[in-house]
Amino acid sequence: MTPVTEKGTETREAILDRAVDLASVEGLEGLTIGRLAAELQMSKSGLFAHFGSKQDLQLATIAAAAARFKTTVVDPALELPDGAPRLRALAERYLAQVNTYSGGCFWAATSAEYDDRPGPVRDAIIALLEAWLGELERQARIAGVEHPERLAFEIYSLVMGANARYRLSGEERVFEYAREAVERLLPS
Amino acid sequence: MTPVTEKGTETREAILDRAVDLASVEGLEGLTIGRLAAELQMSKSGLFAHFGSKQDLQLATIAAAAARFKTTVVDPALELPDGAPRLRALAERYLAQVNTYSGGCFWAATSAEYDDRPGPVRDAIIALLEAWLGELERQARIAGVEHPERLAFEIYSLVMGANARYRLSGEERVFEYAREAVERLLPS
DNA sequence: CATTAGATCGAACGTTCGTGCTTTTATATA
DNA sequence: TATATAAAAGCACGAACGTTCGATCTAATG
Repeated sequence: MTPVTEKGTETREAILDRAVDLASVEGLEGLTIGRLAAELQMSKSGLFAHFGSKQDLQLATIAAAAARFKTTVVDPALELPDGAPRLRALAERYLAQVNTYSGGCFWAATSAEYDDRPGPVRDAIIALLEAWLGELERQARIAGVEHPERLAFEIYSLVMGANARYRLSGEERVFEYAREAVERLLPS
Repeated sequence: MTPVTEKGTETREAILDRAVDLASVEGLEGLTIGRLAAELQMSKSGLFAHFGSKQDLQLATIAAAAARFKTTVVDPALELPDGAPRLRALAERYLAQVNTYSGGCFWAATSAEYDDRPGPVRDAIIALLEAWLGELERQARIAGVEHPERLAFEIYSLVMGANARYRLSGEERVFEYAREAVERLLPS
């Protein structure tokens, strides 16, 4: 009888789930194979065998984070109609997702880390970010917003700002500030 | 004849000037003593002797970046009267300073890097950030802004957002977006 | 039961890092 | 110019990193 999920992929998924959280704290470079293996109580080499290189592990971690983002932010908003309603849902969930990683927003941490390191890792982060901002912009346009690209930028800034301020000061108020500011920007 | 500046402090300042730029690219952890020494064409041990430890080098680098910030952002704005005029000048220069480091805003890079690493380095970054936001807030209050703390947060977010987006996409437009958004928030 | 492929492990490698110790060089003063 | 002091260099270390490799374990197949 063939098992539904093979042992290998199961382990791989467990590794990546932990890797996303660890990278949100330590960054994708600080995400060391030894530490990751220790936390999962397996050997460095056993873990390493699932990925050909550290860079492959980093790319797989980014893909896993993107999947998590899709599940928690994008998919639920697809229930709502295009335009203003979906845009509002996307923005709200976007702000909320920064607290679904143990070290604050995965994307804030990794994009700051790789904004000056050319290579496949940076390319992957950029591609996902552009796709996300493109979706925000598209919904804004459908909603009849005057400057959709600028609105997408402002939402992005407020979410990143709230994440950064909260991480540094612990003040939960900043999420309220960000929420209010976004609300002011959205079409009624 | 006593020289105006001793050789030692002169070298130290040259090191720190380069360290600020390097840290804006590689982060304060990626700022390695070997690389810094190589760029300045001196030996690791010779450079190291100026600081007792890597952490001391990091703290000195932060202090040097703070001095640069004061010179380029704060000091010029002190020419203007308290309140709205000075607030506007501070905001404009705050946005502009992100391009005075070779790797984008030093503070964006380092605060993202240390937001989850307790210790003196993180403490120093936080203290300087709080002082800066406090100054923005104070000027906003004098200018009669209704929610000074929220305004300071929004300016901070827009500047950090523009820095991040520009670093990742190369689109200079984002600075225009940020400038417009800030302008909308300031008292006329 | 014997075979085999995939998953995991333990040990070791070459490299890079921060750091300490000793020596040499440069600089300022008498 | 000679001397004392500060600055820089040379060299080596221990630790941690990514990576490799051969061995061991597990589980399904004939």
